[in-house]
Amino acid sequence: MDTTQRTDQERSADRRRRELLEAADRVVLRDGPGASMNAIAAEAGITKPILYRHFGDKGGLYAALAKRHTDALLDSLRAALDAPAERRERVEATLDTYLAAIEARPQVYRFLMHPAEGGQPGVDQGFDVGKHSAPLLRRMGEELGKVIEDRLDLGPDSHRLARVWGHGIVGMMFAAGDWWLGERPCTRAELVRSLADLLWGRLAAAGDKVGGPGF
Amino acid sequence: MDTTQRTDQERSADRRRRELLEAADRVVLRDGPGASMNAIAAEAGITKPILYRHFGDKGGLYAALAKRHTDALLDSLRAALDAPAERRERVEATLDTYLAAIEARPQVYRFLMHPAEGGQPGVDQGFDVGKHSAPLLRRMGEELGKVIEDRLDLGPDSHRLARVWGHGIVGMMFAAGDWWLGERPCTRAELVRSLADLLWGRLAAAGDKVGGPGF
DNA sequence: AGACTCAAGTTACCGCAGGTAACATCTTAG
DNA sequence: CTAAGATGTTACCTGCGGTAACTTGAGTCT
Repeated sequence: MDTTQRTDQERSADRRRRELLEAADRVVLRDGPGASMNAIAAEAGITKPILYRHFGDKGGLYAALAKRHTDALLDSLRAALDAPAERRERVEATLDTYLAAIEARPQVYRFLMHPAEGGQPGVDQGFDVGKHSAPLLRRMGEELGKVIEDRLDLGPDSHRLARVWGHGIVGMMFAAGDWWLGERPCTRAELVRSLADLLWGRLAAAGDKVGGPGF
Repeated sequence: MDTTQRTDQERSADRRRRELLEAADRVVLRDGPGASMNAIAAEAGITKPILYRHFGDKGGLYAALAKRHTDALLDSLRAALDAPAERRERVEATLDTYLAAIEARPQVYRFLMHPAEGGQPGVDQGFDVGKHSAPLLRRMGEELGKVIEDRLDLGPDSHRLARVWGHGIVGMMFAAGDWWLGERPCTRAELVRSLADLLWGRLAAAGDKVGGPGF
């Protein structure tokens, strides 16, 4: 039948696509995000035009690659967010999950968030970057905002508050995590605790230092 | 004398450098961060090699350009942070200063934070990105961390706490600002208030919504 | 069987970017 | 007057993303 035939072709194409993505993944993780289309094609054992037939352009390949990792990370975060526990525990679990993920696979993290760092000197970095590094942050922010709005009673402005907080908290997690990953100034648990303390209002509650007007 | 001669030459070189930077600024603000070295050279009325003699490579030009804007923004923020007022007022003033800055000059903002978005389709984006978008965030985080440590009494772990909070708060401001700038879901004042509320512990204080276990 | 279709795959090329070498020119010191 | 050294130029290299045009090979119709 026509349908079975088409299905066969589609399956074959899908498998191929997955193989290509895995090859691309290997190259990107090895060479950094500046990996060239030629390098990826070579790793996959084929040549450039095929990549272009499958993914359109470099951005398409990047997007497909990023989507896989982003989805995986979001799944982990959702799990932590949905665990049955007290609010503070959940927040800490979510923070820890995120930090554990970026700690475990910094190459993937750098690819998603800082897509133009690796690569040889003198060679133009590539990958259309930026346009795709935001999406992960945005998606995380949106997800968290929804969860907050669903579960918390925030009064009349709850919609706005929840969304702002979602993006804000995600940004906090991101920037602190990025800094921590680079400098490793403390343990993961300490970082989690410090951030949760911040969210729990310790900034407002802290006393002024003697002699100054206080922050 | 040798010294006066050198000084004269150095002054001339510095002036030239400033002129080139201003030309580069114009181009980047007009064409987006994908501006090519050729375009910048043309705008400055000269040719490429001169740019390379002055800035080494594209990254050098980018860095010089970014430093100017970054320093300017940091000065504004320091002013808001140092104003004589209560803590909450200062926090709100700082948030508002940042948001006002990115609102007033989104082109500059996008150049600093998402340096590879503009540019024609089909053309490889440029500017070595990423490596330089972090610095602004990092610098802001460090500055804020110092201020917090200087002024707040945070007990034994004050050093770590202050630094974590510095980076975390900056990240919150950044992500929320980025999202807000893109979607404009509310007024600036509302955003400032919502973020300050978050920092003031309203997340911990909020009640659970009826029917659920609460975030 | 033999012509037909359609996807996978190739080579060879284009345009354009970043970056450099080699040559010209003008100013200034000795 | 000459030598140095910065300023500027043209012309070129490399490597990238992306595409056109051709070849191959598996399966389909008659």
